[in-house]
Amino acid sequence: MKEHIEELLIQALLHLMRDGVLNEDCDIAPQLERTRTPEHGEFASNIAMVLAKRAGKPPRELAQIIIDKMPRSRQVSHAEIAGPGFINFYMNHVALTTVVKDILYQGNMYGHVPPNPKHEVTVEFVSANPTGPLHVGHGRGAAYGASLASILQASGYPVQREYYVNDNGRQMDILAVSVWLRYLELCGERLRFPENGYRGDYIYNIAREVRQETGDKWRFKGQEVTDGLPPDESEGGNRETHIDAFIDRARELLGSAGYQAFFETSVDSILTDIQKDLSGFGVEFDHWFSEKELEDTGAIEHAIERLDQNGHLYKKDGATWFRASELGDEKDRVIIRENGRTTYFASDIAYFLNKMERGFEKALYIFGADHHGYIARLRAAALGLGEDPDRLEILLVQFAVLYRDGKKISMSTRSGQFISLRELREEVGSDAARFFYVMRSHEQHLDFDLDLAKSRTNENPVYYIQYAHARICSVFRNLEQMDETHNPAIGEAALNLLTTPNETRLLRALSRYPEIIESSARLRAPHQLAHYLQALATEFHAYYNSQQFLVDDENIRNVRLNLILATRIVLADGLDLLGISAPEAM
RNA sequence: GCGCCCGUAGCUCAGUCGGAUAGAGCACCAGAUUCCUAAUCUGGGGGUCAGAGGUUCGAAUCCUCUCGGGCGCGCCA
Repeated sequence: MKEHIEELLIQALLHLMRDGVLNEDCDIAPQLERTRTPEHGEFASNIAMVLAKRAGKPPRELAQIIIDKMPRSRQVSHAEIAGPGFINFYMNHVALTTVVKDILYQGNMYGHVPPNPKHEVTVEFVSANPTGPLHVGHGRGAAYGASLASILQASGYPVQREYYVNDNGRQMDILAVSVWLRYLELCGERLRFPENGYRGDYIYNIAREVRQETGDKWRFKGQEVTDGLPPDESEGGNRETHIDAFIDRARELLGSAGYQAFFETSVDSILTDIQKDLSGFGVEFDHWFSEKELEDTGAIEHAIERLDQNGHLYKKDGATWFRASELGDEKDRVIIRENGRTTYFASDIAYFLNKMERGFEKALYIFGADHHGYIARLRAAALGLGEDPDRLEILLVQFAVLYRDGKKISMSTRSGQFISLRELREEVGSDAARFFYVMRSHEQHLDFDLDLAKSRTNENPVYYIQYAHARICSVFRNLEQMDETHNPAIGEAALNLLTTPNETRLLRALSRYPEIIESSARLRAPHQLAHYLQALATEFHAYYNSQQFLVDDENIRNVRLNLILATRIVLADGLDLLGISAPEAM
């Protein structure tokens, strides 16, 4: 409907250009928006005010000329000039009711745009290090990323959902050693646990797993393990050098086979766990991209070579540096360390290049707000590689803070004292969690009220929306019990009977759905969809209370059923895009 | 110190490309069910859009400064 009016405006503007009222080079796209109040019609355009100066005419006068030159449309009843020069468009009743026909015909494809392979994008999100279970901080990134991916897909952008697995770094070594130490403990050895190691019960679980498979095969005497290690922090040493020495000792004693066993079991176990967690949260990935693989396939070398060829590398203090400061970053970055190992950033660069080489139109990254330093860094990398930096898009998700009984729940990750995503799901349910995570703009800090999310009352917006859906289903169940059936054809023929104010409002809300999907995708803003669904549910509940659907008059009954069925389709589709279920009964 | 983000009703937040009288939920007050689920609906009060200047037909939105809050500035991952 909106597109139709935009087209009318363009036609009028082209006409004015031919007549010489406007310059040929006038490339202004018509600005059309929904009005805030029906008194101003359905849509309003400020085009006359924008172009008034160039046309050398007062806005209102120009507006009149535009209206005169506009092709006639069966959908528009009339256009009016208002205020300083707005053009307000009033729609015909037919145009408004057509939406019901469209929805019933298109089903859950209503408002969607067919996928265009040229616009394929990759969305990378969560990508938490596999060193422990996901916590509630990851939940927001997961919910946001998954919803955004679905919305982009609905908007015509095919999406690859990717999880970047950091399975190659020192943190993974620390994890493996932590498991080994717990394993030794289970074998009966008494050892001091390094301060930098991973605590948390899941480490014991993995250790138990290893022990079940291999028994005491990797047991060593406590003395043998710790003798000669540099002191830990609390013993007057340094926790980093202590844990590094620990890692070396583990490699030495276990040999590559043994070390590998701990390393791989740990990563596999945690990744499986993460995967299960996300799956239970309705979040699925198309691609689990391994950092290790990046190294094994020579992708890192390849990327470094490319930077070198483009003249962005230099050596200093035995390390290889990337001249990022010349490409907009605040400082130069090390790519290859003095010890010959590549940095984490080198992997990032290689991964980005890999995404470009796979032919994605864009690579979207969803990071926590603490990663904002990455924007300049990765952008510099894109430039250095000779890639178009606009194909790189980083979206920052602000932190979520949990509240219970009106009090903030503090968290600290290292100590193992955090609320896991699983606990959250068990406490409030997947649906409520998904909705609460995306109901606010991603660039806004989020206060997550656990009590509200749990409440099964009118305070909880999730149930409000789901209830609207369930109510519609219930109406159709009642229809069956009355031994009646819904005849959509009769309803379609009677669309002119949808005339009450509540019906008009509901129709209007339904007709906005395609615009909402488009705008949520373009602005990377799933929260707009969440708000829309609340508004749609509001219109439905108001309608429900104002009119009886199951009436004797066959025409009225069927047309109303058409309308609420259309509402049901949109509610279900919108909830689906947000990863929330649409229950048939509550 | 430098950089990024944020500040809108009592609370939590929307507000799209700068548009018309700044909106919603919760909370508060007053009402609605012989009928499709009351997890619902109807009505009401509540604002110096942090503050000050600027840009213009027009600013919550753009620019500058001040104040307040969050985060980041490793040869860590």
